[in-house]
Amino acid sequence: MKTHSESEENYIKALYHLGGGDAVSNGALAQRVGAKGPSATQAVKRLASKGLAEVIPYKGVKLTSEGLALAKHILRKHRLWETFLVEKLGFGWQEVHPLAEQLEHVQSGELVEKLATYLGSPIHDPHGDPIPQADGAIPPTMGEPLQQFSEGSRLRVVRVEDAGTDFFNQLDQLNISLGKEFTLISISNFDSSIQLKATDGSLFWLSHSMSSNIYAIAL
Amino acid sequence: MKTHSESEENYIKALYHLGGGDAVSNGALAQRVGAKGPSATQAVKRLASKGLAEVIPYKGVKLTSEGLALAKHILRKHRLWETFLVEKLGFGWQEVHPLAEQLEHVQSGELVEKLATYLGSPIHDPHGDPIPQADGAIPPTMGEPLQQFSEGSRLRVVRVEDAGTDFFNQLDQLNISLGKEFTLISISNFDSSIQLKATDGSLFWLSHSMSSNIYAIAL
DNA sequence: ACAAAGGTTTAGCTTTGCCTAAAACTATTT
DNA sequence: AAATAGTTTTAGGCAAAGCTAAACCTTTGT
Repeated sequence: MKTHSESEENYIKALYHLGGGDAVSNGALAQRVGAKGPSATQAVKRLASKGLAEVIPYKGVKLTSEGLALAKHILRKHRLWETFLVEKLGFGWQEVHPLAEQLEHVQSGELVEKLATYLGSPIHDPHGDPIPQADGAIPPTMGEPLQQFSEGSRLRVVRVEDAGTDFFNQLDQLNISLGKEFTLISISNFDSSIQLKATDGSLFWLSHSMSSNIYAIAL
Repeated sequence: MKTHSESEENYIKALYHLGGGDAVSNGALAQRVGAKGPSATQAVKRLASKGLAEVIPYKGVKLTSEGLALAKHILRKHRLWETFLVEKLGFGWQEVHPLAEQLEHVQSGELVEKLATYLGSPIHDPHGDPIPQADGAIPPTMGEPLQQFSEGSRLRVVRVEDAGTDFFNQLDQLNISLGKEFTLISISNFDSSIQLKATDGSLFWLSHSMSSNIYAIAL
């Protein structure tokens, strides 16, 4: 198995995140990896020369099928490590992303699969995101944003977007976690904020920016 | 906590392995990290400029107390990860070294300590080597090479040197592992090879090169 | 004591990967 | 259709970390 630098892997991840298999603009890519435009231009050239991406100058970049497979494999590692950190080591879900970013670069197919087995071959990570499987299959993405539900719905939180530490801290303060159930009381016509009722009867409001990152299923 | 490149960490590890707190020659260092002389010269300058090592040109390099603390911390991570890989994921003891070399570079004090706790705060790794503790203390190194025992001794294998894959494979073939007990039957005057008897009564010979990498305690 | 041998350092080159500034292209607006 | 605004690429630097070749110490042998 060819080996790739961490930088390359980060660009691959970003490309996958932004476009899946579709084309991505240079600017968006640069922003996502936290670099400037020219660095991204250079990086995608390196990827293209390794057959991982296709570039059309001034138009955009997209992953090749090989690049796509690599992206999924990295994402698999990332989410398995996050699962390990939360389930086995007792980390909070807001803390694990930066650690998984380091762990995902460890190269060893055997390690990934042994880790998966050890964790019970999970298909969703601690944020509810699907974990790509060894064969590249991606389990279904669960839930709909809270906005999609009608007033009075009973629902269960099944997934949250990884929207940064502050977002997670706020979730924790509100005592919202995966599996929790709520009743959607109302949705404001003015600012789209949402009022929920917890099973203990407590009522609270979520801003649109909060609720749009929280996904649930109807009960 | 300051952060260090992987290359720097590798030089720190090598310095610790070769000299502990004492001076090491440039050549030995270069060989240990798998680089050429000039690369090592350059590297130790970088370390010196960060206060991790002291260099006396043409004489040698040694770790500062700060460098020594870092070395122990890296070794702690390395041996904890090895323990995890063997105890939890079911890897064989011959496979874990290269994986731990990657994992040991993950930066997170919290991760190390949570991992240690998860593993039951072990003080020896799967090869029987002492795991430096969080405060820098190093548990005692166990055992004596088999040669040190007299004929007829009952003994228990407590540590093996990390002498490469072939060595470990041979150990596995002979069914020798940590904790196993044997009786030392005889030591050849000719080539120092050693005859052991296992608890199942089977008898076998170990070459000097094998037995000098195997450490035991008397029962 | 001096010269050869051996190990160490300097000098200068390569690659990766990031940067800023300038040039080039695309797209939009009048 | 042309000018302008915005994005992307090229050009040229910089730092880390490796290399080879050449210069420089140290040590050792006669």
